[in-house]
Amino acid sequence: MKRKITLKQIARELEVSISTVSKALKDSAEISEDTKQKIKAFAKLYHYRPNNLAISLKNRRTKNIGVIIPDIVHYFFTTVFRGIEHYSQEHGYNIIACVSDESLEKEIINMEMLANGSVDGFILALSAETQKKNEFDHLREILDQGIPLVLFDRVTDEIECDKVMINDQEAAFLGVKKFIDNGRKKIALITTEDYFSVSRDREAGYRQALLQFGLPLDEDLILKLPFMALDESAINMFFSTQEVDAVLCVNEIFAIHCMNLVQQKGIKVPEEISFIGFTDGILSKYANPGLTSIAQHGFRMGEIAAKMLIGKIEDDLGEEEEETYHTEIIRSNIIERGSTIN
Amino acid sequence: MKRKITLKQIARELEVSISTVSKALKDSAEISEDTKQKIKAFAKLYHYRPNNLAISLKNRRTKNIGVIIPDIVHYFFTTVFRGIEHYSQEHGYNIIACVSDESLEKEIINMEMLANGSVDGFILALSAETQKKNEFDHLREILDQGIPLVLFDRVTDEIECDKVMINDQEAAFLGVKKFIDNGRKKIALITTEDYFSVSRDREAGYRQALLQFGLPLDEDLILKLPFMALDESAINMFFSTQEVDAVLCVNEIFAIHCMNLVQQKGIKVPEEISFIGFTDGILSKYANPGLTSIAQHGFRMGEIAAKMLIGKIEDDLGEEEEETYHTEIIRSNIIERGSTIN
DNA sequence: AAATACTACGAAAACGGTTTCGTGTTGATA
DNA sequence: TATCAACACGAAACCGTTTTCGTAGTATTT
Repeated sequence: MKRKITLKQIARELEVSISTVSKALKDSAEISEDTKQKIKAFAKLYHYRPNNLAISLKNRRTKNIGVIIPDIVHYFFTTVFRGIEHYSQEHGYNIIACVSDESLEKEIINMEMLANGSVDGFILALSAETQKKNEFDHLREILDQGIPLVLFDRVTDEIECDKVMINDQEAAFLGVKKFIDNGRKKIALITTEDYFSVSRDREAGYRQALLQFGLPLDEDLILKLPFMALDESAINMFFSTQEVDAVLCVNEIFAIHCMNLVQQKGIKVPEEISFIGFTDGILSKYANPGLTSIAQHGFRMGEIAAKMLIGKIEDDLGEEEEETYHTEIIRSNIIERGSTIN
Repeated sequence: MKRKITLKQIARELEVSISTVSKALKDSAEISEDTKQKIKAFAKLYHYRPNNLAISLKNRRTKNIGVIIPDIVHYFFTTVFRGIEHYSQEHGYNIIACVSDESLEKEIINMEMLANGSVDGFILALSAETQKKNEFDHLREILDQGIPLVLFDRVTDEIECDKVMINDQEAAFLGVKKFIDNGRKKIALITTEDYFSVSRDREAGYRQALLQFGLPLDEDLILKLPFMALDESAINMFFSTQEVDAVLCVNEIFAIHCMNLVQQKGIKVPEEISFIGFTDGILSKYANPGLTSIAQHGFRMGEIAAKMLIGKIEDDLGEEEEETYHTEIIRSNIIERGSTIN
């Protein structure tokens, strides 16, 4: 078991100084060709690699970025993660991945752990609890320390920083419009409790569409389900008391689950009830019938988030301009499948 | 924008030495109560946190572990990741997550990047290409440097290290047995090309079961699909030329896909053809009918991998015993759903 | 021959901590 | 009163780099 070799050891072995070795390996003009050759050969022979920690300490830059997501067993977040990873990788950054588990406390702990030199910046989607409690001091502190932060998908207006999201309201609007174009009249919305930024926006789009196209707004057609545990009986109750011919769901799981329950009742999809979901994950694709779904382009979202963050990180190295923040909106689009009529 | 405060700054401000500050904050008995109080109060006021990099450099331990998985948009790996993250978090370790994208080269690059001081150990599932090419020098080098490594799921006999996997062969055996118990006679296996360790083991279990229960072994009933891109026409061809009444698939996607295609032909599942898949992911659960599936207990696998790795890491700090390696087998079990007859 | 300019290298500080080993000042002991 | 511990603190080395600056030795210029 051979420990990694260091500059010091090379220096001792070759009877030169550490600085000489360091410079030689960087091909500095200060060092004679002879010496450089000797040192390089020796370094190669012993597989010398500079120690990342030492370099990070010296540069005050880690080339790591912290990604904190609420849940990783979740198609959308995973896809975004993939996009972040892809862009970062190409630009020489590593990802330290943390899962907040929808908990504010874990979100805080994770950020604090990483903020002490472990990462150069954060990419984050707010946990459910964070959004519910409207607690953002931990984010403010990070920003105060000059650590860049990019929020994606689950964002908040209370924090000024870079953000990436989709046009949720418009997307929901277009979903409802599609139902209306297909002649649907009783359009339900199945969503989470109010505290999610995305759910609020999607609900706004739903309402806007009904209003704009002159359909009555029936509050009973809006079902708000608890986010964490799917409540089957609530869903069943909803579908036996309400008469609906189309359902917009704010996420894939809700949609698939409802579609299954409805089909079990013998109701035909899409003939009697149409469904549209958000996320366009793997479930939508393989469902029976396929679920028409609003693609959130997670991969692109991740890439853009990473790009924005790395941009900020590397800008911070240059002149200290006053901060400007951007909000990038990714246009979603509807992927049509069997759960709606073409 | 206030930069993080350091020991040096506290020392200067309070007109004591750096060592005194360091000791005071660790509540060392060497420092008088008075001074300690003063320093602690000051540190608290300014939110002092030690710099992780400096500590890591000093201790030669990062409290980071590198996790390299072939693909993160994949229920099983994600679940394992979750388990790793959970255990690690509780033990004060962070995860640096890399995706090898089924590529040997990316696997190597990732490992080399992280091996230079960024992590204390690795948890890894081999990429497809790595298994195909049987190239493991990068793993040997890691181990040579004394960096602990745990392999999970996609493993190899060529490398001696800790491993975690499920009883793939037995699981496949039991799957086939279930078909046979249900009176099925023409049992197909849909698998990947040979180079995956898990696929080989599962195929072995399939063959063993047929043999043991006296069913003829028909090589034409084994369909090997390319791993990366699902080949629909090959599947269609298979089902129109072969007469089968049960199908064991080595993963969830294959199973769901085949089940859908078969159903499109108007064949009834499970009456005419039964299906069993591996992985028991989200697709199995929401498929129509639900897919009977072999649960791989990814979360537990992740926890165990992390436990083994962290154990090794922290043992290495103690006496240098000769290395012993373990292979942990997690017992899988069948989750029954509508795709098989009860 | 003296002044100057390169060349090729080393010493040392710095990044931000931890830790070992002094050491000056007390107060108690012989 | 000389000796010794205990106390409270600081200096310095160390982790592994990078980088600035200084300086011998040689080569060039005037």
